[in-house]
Amino acid sequence: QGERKASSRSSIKQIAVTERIDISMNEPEPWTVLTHKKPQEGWIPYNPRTMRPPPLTGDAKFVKLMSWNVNGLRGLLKSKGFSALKLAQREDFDVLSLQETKLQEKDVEAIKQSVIEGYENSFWTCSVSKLGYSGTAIISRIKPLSVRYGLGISDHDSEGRLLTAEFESFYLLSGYVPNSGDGLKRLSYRVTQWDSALGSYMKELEKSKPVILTGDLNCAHQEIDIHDPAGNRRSAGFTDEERQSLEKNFLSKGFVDSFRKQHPGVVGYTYWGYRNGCRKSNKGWRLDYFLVSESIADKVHDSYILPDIGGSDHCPIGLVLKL
Amino acid sequence: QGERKASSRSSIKQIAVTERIDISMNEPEPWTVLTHKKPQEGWIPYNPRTMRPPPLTGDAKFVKLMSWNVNGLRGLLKSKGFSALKLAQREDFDVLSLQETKLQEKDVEAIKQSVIEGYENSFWTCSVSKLGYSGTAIISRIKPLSVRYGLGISDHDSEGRLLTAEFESFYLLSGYVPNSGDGLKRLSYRVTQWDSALGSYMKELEKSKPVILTGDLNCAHQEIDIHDPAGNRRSAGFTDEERQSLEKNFLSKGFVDSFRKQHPGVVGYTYWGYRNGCRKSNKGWRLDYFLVSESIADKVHDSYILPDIGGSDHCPIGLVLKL
DNA sequence: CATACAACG
DNA sequence: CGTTCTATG
Repeated sequence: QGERKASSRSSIKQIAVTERIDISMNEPEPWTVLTHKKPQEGWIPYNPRTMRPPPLTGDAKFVKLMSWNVNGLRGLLKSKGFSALKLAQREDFDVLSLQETKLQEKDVEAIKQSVIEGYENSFWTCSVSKLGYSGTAIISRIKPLSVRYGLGISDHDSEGRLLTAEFESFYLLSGYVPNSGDGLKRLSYRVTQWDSALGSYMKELEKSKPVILTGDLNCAHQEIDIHDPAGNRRSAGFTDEERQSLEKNFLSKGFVDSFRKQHPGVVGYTYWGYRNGCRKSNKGWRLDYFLVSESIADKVHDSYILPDIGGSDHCPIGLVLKL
Repeated sequence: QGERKASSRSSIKQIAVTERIDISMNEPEPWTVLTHKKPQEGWIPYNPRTMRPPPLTGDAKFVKLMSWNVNGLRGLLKSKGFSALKLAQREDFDVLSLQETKLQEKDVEAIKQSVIEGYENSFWTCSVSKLGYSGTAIISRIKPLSVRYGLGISDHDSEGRLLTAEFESFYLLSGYVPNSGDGLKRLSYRVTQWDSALGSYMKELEKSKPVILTGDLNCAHQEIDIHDPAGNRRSAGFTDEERQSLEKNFLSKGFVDSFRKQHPGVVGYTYWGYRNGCRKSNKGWRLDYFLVSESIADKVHDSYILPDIGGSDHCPIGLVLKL
C-alpha cells in the first residue's frame, strides 16, 4: 500500500485509463520563452516536454504526487469542466493535493462525489472564519494511515490552510501559506506565526518519518523564481522577509526544494497573475513547491511543472518519488 | 420643440435610422398565451402585434415616450449589446426613461457617451447611499425646459429614485418606487413615506402643467395584473397596502393608468422573475406604468408593452401621446 | 482579471 | 436567477 511498480500496479486501485485526453490550453507554449527581467548567465526556461526524465520502468516502485492551487474548485468544475478523472487520464497520479478550493463545509459532500472517480480517499479543510476562502484537499488512490486537519497544535486553523495525510513511507502536507496581502498587512503574521509554526510542525512529524510539503507557499524564493524581481521587492510573495522565512523555517531545517535541486538555473513558473495576460507572456512566479525531507531528496525521480494546464492562475506541479 | 408631425419631423433632431433591426428575443411569444391563475370571463392576453393602433399619419403631432427597468445598465450594455441606438432603430422614441440603472456617479459620464447617439440630452440619478443600487435616467431627443433630481423636497433622495424633466406641454417623471422587500421590511416606508410624497409632488407639479409618471411602480394594481394573485397576497408588490397606496396616492388623485384605460380586460405583464423561467411561461406581473394627468388622458394614442425585448427581468413599455 | 460572499430583487 | 458590491488574491 502506498507503493506501486512501474510495470504492474496491482496493489493500488486503478481507474480505467481508457484514453489519453488533452486538457491543455491548446496554445503556443509561452513558458518555453525566457522573459525574465534580470536573467543571469546560463538560465534557461523550463520546458516540460524536453526536461522531464524518462518514465521509470521495470520493477521500480514509485508514487506520483500532484498539487494544484485551483483558485476556486466550484468554478473549475462548473465552467471549466475539470474533473480529477480528466487530470488522472492524462497524468495518472496517485495523490492530488489542492489549495484554494474555496469550498464551504456544506459544499464538500457534493463536490467529493463529483471529483473522486477512481480516488476513493479524499479529505478536505475549509475556512470557517471566512466563507469561500482558502481551503485545501488531498485526493488519493492510496488510503492514508492517518489524516490530520490543520496544524492541530495552534490557533492557526480557522482558515483551513493545512492538511496532513500519513502514508506508509512519508507524511504528505497540502499547504496554503497565507498571502501577505495588499500593503503587506499580514506579512508579520505570516512570517512570524504561520511559517514558523508550520516549520516546527514538520520537524516534529519528521521524527517519525519523512515529510513532503506541497502547495502554494506564496513565496518566490530567489530572483530566478520571479519574472520581475526588481519590480517586486515589496510585493507580497517576494519580500525579503518572506524569502528569508522560507529559508529559515523550511530550507535550512532540511527540507529540500525538489524542483530547484533537479533544475538549477531553470526558470519555471507556477503562477501568472490574471491581469495583463501574464500567462500569455510568461510573466510568472514560482510559488508552488514540493519540499521534501533531506532523507528522501535523492529518491525524487522528477519534480515537474505542468504549465499547459489552465483553469486557474496557478498550474499544477508534480513529483515522482521512488519508494 | 417637444413636438413632431407624423410625416415631417423637422423640428426634432433625428438620428439616421438606416435599417430596421431586430432586437427581439427570437422566441415563440409566450406573452400571447393566457396563463393567469384566476382568469375572469373575457380576459385576453396582450399581443403587441395585433393590439396596437395604426401609426398616426398626416399632420398629427405626437411624442413617443418609452420606459424600461433595465436591471443594471452596465450589464445590459456590456454582455447584451444594448444601445439606445438599437432600441431607437426599432422604436424611434423621442424620450427614454430608465430605472434600476445601478450606475454609480463615477460611471455616468462614460455610460452617457455610449448611449446617447442621436439623443443629446441625458440626465441621471444615482443612489449615493447604496452603490450600484437603484438609479434612473431620462434620455431625450428633445431638450427639456428644466430637470429636477429627486423629489427635491424631502429626505427620500439618497437612493436616486426619481427624475423629472419638464417639457413644453408636460412633466415627465422617471420613477423607481422602493421595493417593499423580503419580509415586507420596507412596506411601511414605501407606502406611507414614498408613495405619498411622490403623489403630493405630482399634484404640485400638475398645478403648472400635465404630469406623466413612468417607471417601475413596484405594484401590480389588480388581480388581472399578476399571474398568480392568490399566491402573492403577501408578496412585495401585491399586498393590499401597496395596491391601496397606488389607488390613494395616484389613481384617485387623477392620474390615469394609461394601459388599463386603453386595454380593459387585457392581461399584459411587464416583469417576469428570473427564477423558474417565468418569462418563458409568461408568469409575470405588470409593474411598469405610464400614469398620466386626467387632462391629457384622451391624448394617449397608444400605451403599449414590448414583451419581446429581453436583457432585463422587465420589458420596455411605451406611450404615444398626441400633442 | 477572476472567484468567492452578500445584498437586493 | 441574475446584477450589483466587497474582499481577496
